[in-house]
Amino acid sequence: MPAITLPDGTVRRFDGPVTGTAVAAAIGPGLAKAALAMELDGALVDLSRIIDSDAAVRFVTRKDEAALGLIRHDVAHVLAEAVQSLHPGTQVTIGPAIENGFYYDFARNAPFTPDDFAAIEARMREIVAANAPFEREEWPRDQAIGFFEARGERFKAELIRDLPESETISIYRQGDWLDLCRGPHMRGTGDVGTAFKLMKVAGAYWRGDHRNPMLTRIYGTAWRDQKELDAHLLQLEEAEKRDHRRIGREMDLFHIQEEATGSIFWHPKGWRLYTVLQDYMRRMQSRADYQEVRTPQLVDRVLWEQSGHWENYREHMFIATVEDEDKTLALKPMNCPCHVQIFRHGLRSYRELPLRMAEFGACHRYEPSGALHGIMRVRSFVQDDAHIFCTEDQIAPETASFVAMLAEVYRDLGFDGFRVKFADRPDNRAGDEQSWDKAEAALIEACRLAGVAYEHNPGEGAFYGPKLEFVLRDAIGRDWQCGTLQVDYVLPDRLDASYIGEDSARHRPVMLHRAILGSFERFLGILIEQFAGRFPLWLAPVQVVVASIVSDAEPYALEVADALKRAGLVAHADIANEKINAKIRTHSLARVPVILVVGRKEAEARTVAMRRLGGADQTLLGLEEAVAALASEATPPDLKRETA
RNA sequence: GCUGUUGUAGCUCAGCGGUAGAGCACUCCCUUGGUAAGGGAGAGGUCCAGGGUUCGAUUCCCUGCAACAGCACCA
Repeated sequence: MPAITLPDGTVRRFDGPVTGTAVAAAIGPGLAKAALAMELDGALVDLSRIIDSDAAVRFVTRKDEAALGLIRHDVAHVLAEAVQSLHPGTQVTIGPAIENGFYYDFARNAPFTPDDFAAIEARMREIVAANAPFEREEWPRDQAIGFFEARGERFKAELIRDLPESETISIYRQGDWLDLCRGPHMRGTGDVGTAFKLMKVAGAYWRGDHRNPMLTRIYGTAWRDQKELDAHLLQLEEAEKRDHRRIGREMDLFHIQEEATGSIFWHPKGWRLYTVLQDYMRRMQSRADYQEVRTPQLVDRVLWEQSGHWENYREHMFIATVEDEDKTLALKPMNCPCHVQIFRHGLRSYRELPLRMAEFGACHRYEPSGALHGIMRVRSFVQDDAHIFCTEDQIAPETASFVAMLAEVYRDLGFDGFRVKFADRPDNRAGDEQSWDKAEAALIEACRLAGVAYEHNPGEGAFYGPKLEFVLRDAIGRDWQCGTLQVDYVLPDRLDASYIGEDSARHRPVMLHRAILGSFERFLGILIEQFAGRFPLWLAPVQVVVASIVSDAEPYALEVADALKRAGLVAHADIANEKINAKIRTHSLARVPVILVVGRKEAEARTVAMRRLGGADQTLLGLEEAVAALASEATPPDLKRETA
């Protein structure tokens, strides 16, 4: 006599075991028609599932967010059937729902190309139109393995073989086609609807392991209705418009060329952006009592052997030799070993701790060619890197003040908030359990002190210590891990760093590795995409253009630009032989935040007509007034705070 | 690094087995025009590199390099 509790609290009793379908029908014909699946005591299951004891049930309809996952999973099955019917001999593997869509990995001699999409999609639509019911069956393990092996589906067979003994082997049929699947599924292929689209093909390793064979993966996107699909496609276009590589070209910020792959040629405008950001970070760090240093680019392998890099990270390092000397040098991939050299130069006292050492030093890492991506993933970069040498007791307060600075920086740079992940001891680690206990406890305590809520990221710490990861969300909802703080007991030991304590004995300092932006290159890429190139005035590579309307106003335009430059702004006059319409268009497309238009009237009255990027209206201001207002607006946020 | 796709003017892209085209940008001329393209003329290319097939290759084939997408990687 199952009693079924619905979300609104009502309870319905049934005489015997019932299916979800029957329950929905009992509630009403509308629901019976709309229900796609149900949540049975919180777990998403098929409507055909039999309920034989008291339970809480919630029906999932198309309006429900949960329907997205079901649709995407079902459409993956439809894709697999379509592919196998069009391309016999193709083996199926796995096909999950993912963010925004789904994919299916196939094993096949020749990979698919986008040219195959039209035919596959057409077949998929036929399968959806046929609306074959999804039927769940449970098979004995051996039967399932035998069945798939007999069909030449060796990947599926392997999958089943590796399922734990306790797992029920379930098979879902849709018409003549079937697949191993955990479920749940909707009622039939028709529930998929028509709002799906195949997007791209790619290679993907079997089970995500690069030692395994490469499969051919088809990605698709799927939504509840056409409107959602269209919105998603539009969103993709938006993201493409924000692509920092495209904006970098359009705004003439930087370029990359074949002779220096993975390194950036920064053009004047891009470099101005870079230095403004770096100067800002330098001031922030200086206020927080960091000391800036500079250490060598090329360092003998001996030091890398001591630090452990030679052993662990050699394949990522650029090695340099010279003909006349029998030495092997390496371009530094990180600053930390060099910072320890400065720390250990002379005797250190506990009175000097915490000692905060910062460096904007270029690091080089040999990244795999396939990983390179614009200025976001490069082989030569500069971090806002610093190492804090401190005692164990100082870990918590140092962390707290670091998080406070980080929050301020992110806010200044236009990000609303960030998330923190706490990555604790990995399986493969150095140091004893006691140190780990202490380090993790200190970090947790630090988060408490700073009032920072964190998510747990188990086993993802660095091999030498736990770390906090700081994740930004950008204007179009993408997450970027930028900041990091790592507690390190290993490097001070390997490189023999010590200080004299109050007890006049030698002690090992703890080292905190920390960065807020990560690398300037990557962060600038993020900033470009965050603002879509429309930077706030203080960051804009060109802040003001003075556009003249007639040649009579040219001297005045030059004068205005000059006044702006004297006030510290990046400004220039556009006195080209063009109509004002063309000038407005040119500089708007170049994303110049402010255009000052000057014609005869302005020259006579010594005023300017100020036009903001994206706005259609203008404000008439006196010259002095405009210069003062713009100079004030262009002041970096940290300096504004100082004068406020 | 792996799989696939791509590589033609500064940019975006057409094109083709018979030694190359457009739009924008650029230069010059006309025009002095009031808030997102005024008009005209001109200049500009080792068609990624190297090999092969061919009477002839930018075009077809192979190799390399690079970019792009995804996977793997991101200490």
